[in-house]
Amino acid sequence: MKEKLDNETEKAILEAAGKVFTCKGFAAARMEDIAKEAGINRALLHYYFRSKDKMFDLIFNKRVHEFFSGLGEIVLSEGILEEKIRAIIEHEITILLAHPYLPIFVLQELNQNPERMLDHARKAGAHPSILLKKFSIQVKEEIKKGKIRAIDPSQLLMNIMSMAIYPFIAKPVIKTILETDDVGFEVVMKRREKEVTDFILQALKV
Amino acid sequence: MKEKLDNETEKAILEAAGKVFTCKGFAAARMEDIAKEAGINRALLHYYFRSKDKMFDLIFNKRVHEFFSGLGEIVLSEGILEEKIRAIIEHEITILLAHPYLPIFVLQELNQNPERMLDHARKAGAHPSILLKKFSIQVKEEIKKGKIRAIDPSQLLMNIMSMAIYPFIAKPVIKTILETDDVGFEVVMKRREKEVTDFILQALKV
DNA sequence: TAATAGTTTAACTAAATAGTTAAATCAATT
DNA sequence: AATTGATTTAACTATTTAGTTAAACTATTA
Repeated sequence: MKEKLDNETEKAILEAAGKVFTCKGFAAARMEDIAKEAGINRALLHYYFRSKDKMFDLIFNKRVHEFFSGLGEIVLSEGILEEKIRAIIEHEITILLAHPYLPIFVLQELNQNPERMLDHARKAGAHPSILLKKFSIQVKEEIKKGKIRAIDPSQLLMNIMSMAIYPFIAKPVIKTILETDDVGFEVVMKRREKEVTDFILQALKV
Repeated sequence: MKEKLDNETEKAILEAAGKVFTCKGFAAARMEDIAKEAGINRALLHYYFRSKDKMFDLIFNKRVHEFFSGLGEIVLSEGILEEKIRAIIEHEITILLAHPYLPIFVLQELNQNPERMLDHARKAGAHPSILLKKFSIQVKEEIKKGKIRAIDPSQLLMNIMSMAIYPFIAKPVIKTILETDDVGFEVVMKRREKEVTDFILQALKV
């Protein structure tokens, strides 16, 4: 046998599939595209992974995990709200600078097939609503203590996630409006980390 | 001739095409789906509109227009910044409550085919960057006058648009986290109009 | 050297899909 | 009643695509 352990082909295929599915979405992705991207042929694709659906499931689940990962840990960790907000923004923007197609891919496929969301919620140990509850408790505490102004925690969480994630979804629009290229976009997004954090903390002042 | 003027069939087709393309995207949309949705057959579809691509172009351009419409008028209008921010949020949330699939459809297709953005920018009378410039001038004026704190106008505009639009893209996620249904989602979004406006104005205080 | 697993090639099947066409049908108009 | 345009039916074509298969080839390893 050639390489039983370091089967680099499987890795190459998965990476290629990740790229193609994530950029094009399930319907527009072609097995031929994936094969070419992996530097192999279609036959070998099916030799490793039986079908397009099976491959897509692997990739999609991985992407969902990447997209939602980290957020839970941050929310459930010890620490004051301000630090958590900083951490969420930093975490999201860092992930999305490395994987700009992540949100549009995951959210597009979730919109096509919302049951998947519930599937994923069931599979995940903690139900997503647990996170909101934990977050809400902390927000309400800080409101009661007079540390921040009164605000609906759900709306605050939506604000945080929106400002971190949306610009990556609207990237072509933003590039056009700012008259810049991919590099310029990245620069703006890096600066954005601090800008958004400041914006939120300012909005929470009593 | 049966109905030369009130050709309701053409309308039905366009409406059906709008629905199917907007919900599924170009690649996943089937001509058969559109025909069924319009209550006719595939042959008649091609009798009215030659090809899938031609139909898609019609729908896509209409959707892009709907998605971006209004924003320009608001930004270019007379009036103080605060009122414009209120107007933008109200306008976006109102449009998206009526057309929840608008942003994910337009942005997904623009990400697939970013040149379209430039095409559209060229076709539109005012280049989108004009809007940002006008907006920037007004923001800088209000900063100088001490009405709002110092902030990068691009980042502020991104914040406004993000908070208004993103929740509609992340609808399945939000429904799961909030443990609610479509009706509950709409209620939250209606409340959101005021919440987001307050949030932004608070964040802009000196 | 022989066996073996990975890989390619190339031809294939089966299904889905866009698009076309001709004939028939239907409903209103003249 | 004859005409006309809208619509359906149903059979097509051509293309794309997922998936299969058998045979040949390759490099490793036992």
